Amino acid sequence: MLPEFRCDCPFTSALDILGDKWMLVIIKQMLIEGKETFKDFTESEEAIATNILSTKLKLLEELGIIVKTKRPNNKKTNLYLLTDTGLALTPILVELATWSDKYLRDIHPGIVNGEEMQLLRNDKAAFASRLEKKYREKLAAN
Amino acid sequence: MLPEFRCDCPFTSALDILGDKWMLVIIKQMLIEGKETFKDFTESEEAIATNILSTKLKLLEELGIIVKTKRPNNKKTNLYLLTDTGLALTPILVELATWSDKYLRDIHPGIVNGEEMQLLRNDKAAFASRLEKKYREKLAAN
DNA sequence: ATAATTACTTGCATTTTGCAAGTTATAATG
DNA sequence: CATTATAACTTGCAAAATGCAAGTAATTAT
Repeated sequence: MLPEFRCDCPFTSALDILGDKWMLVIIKQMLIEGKETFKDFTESEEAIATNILSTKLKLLEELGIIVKTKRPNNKKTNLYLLTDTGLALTPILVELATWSDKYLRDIHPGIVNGEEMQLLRNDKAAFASRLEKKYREKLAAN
Repeated sequence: MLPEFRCDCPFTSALDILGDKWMLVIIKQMLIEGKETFKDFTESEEAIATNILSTKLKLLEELGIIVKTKRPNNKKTNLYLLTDTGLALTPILVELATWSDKYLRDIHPGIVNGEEMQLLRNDKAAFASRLEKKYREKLAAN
């Protein structure tokens, strides 16, 4: 079921949809970690419970952020893929990671700090469009 | 009390802090609506409950996202102000509003659509730096 | 034919959020 | 200067979201 909107503020309205512990994490797993099946998500580092995953995937689909499909030769495995609306969340994720990188290391030193983070620091916009491009190529390959 | 981090992912870590219904709404109210006292927040359109407000303000302070102060001549009224760490959340808010503007109007037609939104569409980066500048000027005026 | 895999659902415990009322300290008012 | 109002909370309890563990149904692999 679609959530209610608290008011007409564009900032708050985005958070009425995305402002919880899981929605953007699921999007991240799809965009960055290439996860696409129910099982993929359950095996993630963040360890989402299956009942919550199920609820959130339904909501994301209802909102048009993802679509649920199957491969023609497999009746068992569902594929969850980002739509344009979902891919348009990339800049939000990039800004979240940028903020983490700059301000969260003090209280959480373990945050990953490899080559990908260098690319992010170096050019946020390029990082975002590279992610989107890669995802679209993957979609085209299906 | 500081929240726990689910893992070392920079995206997920940001959401461990900001991924709820209220944290970024409070930041938005400070940055965009100029709210700075406990009462200001309780009078907001989003109608946050006082117990939750109290909890979140404490957490934001503990995280160094805001500071709590007073004006020299008023012992009663507390002022909550954004730090640099808090101001650095501006790009996230801007991206959230941009996404709302483009993709949420279908299911929530009431989203405000005035002159400010035109400015946002026209130049996101300029919109963000204008917000930050305005806030810093206000801080300097105190 | 049997076992394993995938995608869930269900029941219950815990945590977070929300509402309404109460409390304390300071400030304004007559 | 006594009374009232205001600001900033806290407390108790209800409701909703999240989390855990176990179970189920429909494929697919062996």
